[in-house]
Amino acid sequence: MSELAKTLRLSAVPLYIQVAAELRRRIEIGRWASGQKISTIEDLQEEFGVARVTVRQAVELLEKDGLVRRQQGRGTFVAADVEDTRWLKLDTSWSSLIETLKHNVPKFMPVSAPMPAPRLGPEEGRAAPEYVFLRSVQYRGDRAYSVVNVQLAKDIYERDPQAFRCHAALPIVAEMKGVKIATARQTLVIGSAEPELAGLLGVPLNAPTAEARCVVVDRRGIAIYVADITYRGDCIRLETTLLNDNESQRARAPKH
Amino acid sequence: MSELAKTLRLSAVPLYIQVAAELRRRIEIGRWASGQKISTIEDLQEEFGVARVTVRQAVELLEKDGLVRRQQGRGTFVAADVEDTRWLKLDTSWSSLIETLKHNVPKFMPVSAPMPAPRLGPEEGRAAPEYVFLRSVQYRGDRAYSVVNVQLAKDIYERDPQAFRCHAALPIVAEMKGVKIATARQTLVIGSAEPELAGLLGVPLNAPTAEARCVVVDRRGIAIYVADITYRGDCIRLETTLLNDNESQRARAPKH
DNA sequence: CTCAATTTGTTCGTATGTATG
DNA sequence: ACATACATACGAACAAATTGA
Repeated sequence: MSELAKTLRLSAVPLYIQVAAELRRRIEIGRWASGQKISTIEDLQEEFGVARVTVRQAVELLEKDGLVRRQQGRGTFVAADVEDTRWLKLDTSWSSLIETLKHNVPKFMPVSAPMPAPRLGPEEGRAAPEYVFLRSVQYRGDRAYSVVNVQLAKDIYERDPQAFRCHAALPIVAEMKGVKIATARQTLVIGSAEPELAGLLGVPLNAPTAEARCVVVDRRGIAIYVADITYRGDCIRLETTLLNDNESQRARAPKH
Repeated sequence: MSELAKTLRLSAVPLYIQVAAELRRRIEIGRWASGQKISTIEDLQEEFGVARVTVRQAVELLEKDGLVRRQQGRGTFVAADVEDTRWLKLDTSWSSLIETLKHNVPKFMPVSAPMPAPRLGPEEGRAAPEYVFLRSVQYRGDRAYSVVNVQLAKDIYERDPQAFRCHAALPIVAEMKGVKIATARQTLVIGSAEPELAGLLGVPLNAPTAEARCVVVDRRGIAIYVADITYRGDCIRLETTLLNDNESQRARAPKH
């Protein structure tokens, strides 16, 4: 068995589906452009180290999805352009995050069970005496792309319950008079969709997700806003400017 | 068929493996603590809407991995604490990134086929006349966690070929006299492991990955360093400070 | 000590899907 | 298209260990 075939066997996913996913990926990244002929079944059979029929099954899947067109005696051709689905830019700066959220229209969901206070890490401040739990789903068109669970310090919530019930919480907090924000931190890991979220987002159980946690601490050292946001993994893009012109001199040689 | 069972059918992954992954997740996040009894097979069968035997298969998998201990007549118990595998912090600031890379020991790989010049986006600068292609794998212990493909402008490489062949490239570039860096940008998306990378990282084909692209442009507007880095999705954690004390006043009310 | 309830272990049979040659 | 082998998933029945009344 070839080295690649061994790798394929690591996964419980059926071979022909793995092969299909890889072919789809190649089309998506533009390795095979629109209208272009892809490798022959025999070449692919060789490359992946699987049976000819298995490759055929994979290509059949792609044809069903309208990604390729097969023609006996000629070959298989890429049918359509694949749009870039990575349209959601995650913000890494406070001001652009606030701006993005302002234009956001969340669909709030009723929360049945009372939620426990958020668990806070060592550098995430002290817990407020009481929190209000808000849950909402973000849509683009009629497709859900993220689920937001917010724990908001009750005294903050009480200042404008109306607003918090129909808009994103962070911009409201940011512009509140008398609320002094000390730090805001965001953590991101790659996770997998648990049953409830998978249902809400319309993805398979354990599909890859981006799990963001955003904690806002005020001057008293109290975590007034703790959000756990789960994004579909297939729609997000995160951009960071590591360095730009005016600070290059200072930052180019960090001391150790 | 229950709502959840429908979600399970969305995936090509066998049912019992999906269930096992969900149970594993619950143990990892501490919903079932070490030593504690987990739900009975019958409860889980009910919850997931699958057959009893299927749940058993899932639990068997966890037992093989040493995560649980089953006892006839009593129940199934969480055996061990699960360590936090998210140990690799991705840097979002230039100086800390350079620092991290300095202590990095890459294992360089021979590159057989000549690589084409990197494709550059509209804001990623102009291409240099010629590039040198470097490829390396990063390890922690004997486990690979990322694969780095670097395209380095040839004139930069020629200044110190020796160094570039055994150390991470970015710190060398950063400290080079006469190289004036204008901007450095990093983009991150969630992807899936293609065959070759899956082999190098020891993960199944199409396992979730974090794909980072780092582009360094000099004062002439030329992309002197273009890196495509693929991390295992299961070991990274990205932390961003959105806001801290001293800039809070200025940034709290962004204009729109 | 016995009994019933609970919970996991084991084994059928059947149907369908996957992969090969 | 066909024959073969193996994996997946279900439902059902029965066995074995544990617990507490």
